[in-house]
Amino acid sequence: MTPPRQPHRPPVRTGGIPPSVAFLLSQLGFEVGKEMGRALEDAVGLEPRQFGLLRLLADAEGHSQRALGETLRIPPNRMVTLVDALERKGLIERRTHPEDRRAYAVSLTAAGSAALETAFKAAFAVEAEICAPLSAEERTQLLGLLTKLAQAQLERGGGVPGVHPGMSTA
Amino acid sequence: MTPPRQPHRPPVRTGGIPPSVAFLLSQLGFEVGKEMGRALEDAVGLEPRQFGLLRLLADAEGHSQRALGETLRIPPNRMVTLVDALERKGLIERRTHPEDRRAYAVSLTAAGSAALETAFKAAFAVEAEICAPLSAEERTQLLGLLTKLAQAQLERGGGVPGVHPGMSTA
DNA sequence: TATTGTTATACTCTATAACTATA
DNA sequence: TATAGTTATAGAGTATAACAATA
Repeated sequence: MTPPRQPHRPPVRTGGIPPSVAFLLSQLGFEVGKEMGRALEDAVGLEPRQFGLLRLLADAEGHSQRALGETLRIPPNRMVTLVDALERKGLIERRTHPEDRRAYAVSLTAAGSAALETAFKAAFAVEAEICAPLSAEERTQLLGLLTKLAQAQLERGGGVPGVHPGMSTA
Repeated sequence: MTPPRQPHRPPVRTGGIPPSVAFLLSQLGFEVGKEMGRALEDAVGLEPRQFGLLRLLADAEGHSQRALGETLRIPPNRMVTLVDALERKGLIERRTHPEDRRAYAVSLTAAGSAALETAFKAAFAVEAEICAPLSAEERTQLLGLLTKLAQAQLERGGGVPGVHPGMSTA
């Protein structure tokens, strides 16, 4: 008889891929994004998109849902549930729009500003953890190189400055 | 009467975010991943995950679906539809497993190898486009820094070498 | 009894298209 | 007639649990 069977072992990647900036960027970006999402969830119970809207509101108060959604590349129907959730948490509020009674003027509450501050701290902690393997010089170098790539991406018409592309469909 | 109304204008991001490696990585990684996906789709009609499985098969032939899925972090039920799709395209085949009649030995076909080669060319083209804004030295620098971060990520137990984390849930 | 592949089901997320009230 | 917000419906993608064949 044959000896007791063990489950099929997974094949080991020999790693026969030539070093690629594109692959590493995509791979690392995905991991970092997940880690950031976990940190925000743990620290303030915010989803990445909720964090994104709060960040935008800190810069631009009193705009309509449509205007906000246009910047974030989020369609109107999804803006409803997004604003609903944050309003239910008491972090933002729908006030009457001064010039248009169809629209809401969306703005941060005091609790929302506080939550945003806490969220930023959590984000900085992730930033520090991510960059831990790098020296200060290396981090500055990397920051410069990534900024250059992001700049080129923008000039090709890819995305909105400071807005994560995953806001639109993630 | 009031003058004709124009739609609410979207707020402009002032960009008040401190420069962050984590944010830039996540943002750029997302964009690059999308671009890579489009390129593969256009060149060979492959989804990113299909490309990932073909790449793995090029390194490790004749393994069971479960073993492959374990490496790629793809659960068995999704492996079925993934293998189905590629088999329907004629790029891989399910052969009888030499030691286990429950399992299939999954392997590349000649057409699969050809498709993989074409896909790699498309990927290299994206790599070149992404890195266009950088000098040769800068690209080497960036490659080194990203590799360092990826290495640290691996040592923290995050992921499988050479396997994109988006394979598991994307 | 455990494992390979498969299928069925429910659940989440998203996109499309309507609908209301205002302009 | 067009816009802001909302709702309803259907579709894609995923996870969970069961299933038949084989070990």
